[in-house]
Amino acid sequence: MPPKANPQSSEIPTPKGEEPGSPAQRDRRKRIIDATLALAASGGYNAVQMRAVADKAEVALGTLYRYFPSKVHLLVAGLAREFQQTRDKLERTTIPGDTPGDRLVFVLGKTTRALQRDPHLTEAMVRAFMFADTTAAAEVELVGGLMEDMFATAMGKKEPTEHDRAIFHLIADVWMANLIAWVSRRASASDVHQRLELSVRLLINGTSS
Amino acid sequence: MPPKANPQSSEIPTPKGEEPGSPAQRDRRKRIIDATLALAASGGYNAVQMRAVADKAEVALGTLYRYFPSKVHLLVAGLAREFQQTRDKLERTTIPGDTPGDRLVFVLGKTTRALQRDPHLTEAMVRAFMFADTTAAAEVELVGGLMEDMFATAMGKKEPTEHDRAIFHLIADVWMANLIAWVSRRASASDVHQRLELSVRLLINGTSS
DNA sequence: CACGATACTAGAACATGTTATAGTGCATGG
DNA sequence: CCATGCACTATAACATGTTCTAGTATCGTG
Repeated sequence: MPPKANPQSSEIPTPKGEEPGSPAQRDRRKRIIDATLALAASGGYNAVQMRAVADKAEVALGTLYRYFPSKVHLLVAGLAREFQQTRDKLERTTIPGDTPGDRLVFVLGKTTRALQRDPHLTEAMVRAFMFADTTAAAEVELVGGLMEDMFATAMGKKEPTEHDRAIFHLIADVWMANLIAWVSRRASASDVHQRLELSVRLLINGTSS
Repeated sequence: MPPKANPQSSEIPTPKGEEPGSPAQRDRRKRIIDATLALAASGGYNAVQMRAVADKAEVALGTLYRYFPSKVHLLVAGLAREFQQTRDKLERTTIPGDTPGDRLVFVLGKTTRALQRDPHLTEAMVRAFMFADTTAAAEVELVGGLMEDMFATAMGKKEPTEHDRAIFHLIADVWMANLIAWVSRRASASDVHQRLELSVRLLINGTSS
């Protein structure tokens, strides 16, 4: 009796709800992302070299590629893990601010400052995110979903409308574009903050005053 | 008698107003960008291989690197040339639309459709633009300036205020982010169009209806 | 337990961006 | 005219992402 439909063999898809694989595999995956983020934090995108990641994670190069088919996948998965943490923390916090817009600005500001505290790490993750090609589209969308979650949480919208989500998307675009500008030294931290605030004012509050 | 200040030797900076170098050099530079864009159009980012560019432009690899210090510089310079053309054409055209916002939407839509007619070329240029690191910041800013010019022209603002420019910047961010999403098949052409329209409505017109 | 499949390892091999080397031609100032 | 310096050429070398190969280990299943 062949199993009805279980085409998961030899594939390691992105974990959606449940963690896939044996405990040893989950551990390897964790070690790999740990190694990736450690290298990224120390020297940015260029320091994340596949051989170095494999060494530090104590897996063979081939194994690394079995888990993550490219450097970009790896770094975007790292960004996803970071954002998951951020989102989960957010969901357990009370966010200050009088209006939903204020709360969103608060969350954006706080998260941005946290990212800016680790410039190399941020550079590595954000550049990979932006550079991602079609083969990493799923991972990038995952991150997009996390940003949406964060914004929805910030604004206290448990079930955002289609219009809400469209706005979140725009804000995410502006956010990432400004982070890229910041990591390539085309924008200062205060530029980034001001632009985020302006976007939220115009996109959420609908006032330009 | 040393020349007062002419540190241009052995440097080939981005041409600002006037074209630098001998005619032969200007010709080489043109051939290089032509070759780059041709390869990009045929196979996208991956097809723009430095040896292939050098061959097609009939220069030695070392010469290619003397003109453009990296693949990203090369492709961003290509994008700059394309946008220069677009901007110049715009400045000679009458743009339809009842309001500045309408005209901006028109220009964004038209330019986006033009880019989408050459998916590989767009993929190559936009991914390089997003991936650019600090060493290519100047080239990226050049492109940013061209986008500002285009938007200002579209809206008939010959001398935009600081606030105008801030808004242009946000729209450019949204535009580029959506192009990236489009080239990596995370957004359809109509997604892109709708988001651009929404951004302009909210950022320029200040109405969400 | 024994077997077969799948996963892992070590290492080589390959692809392509980038840098370095040696030689050639050409233009420019003396 | 000549010497000097610079740009260009051809080519090799190097760095790192990615793929491939052969052997070994591990895991689930009859």
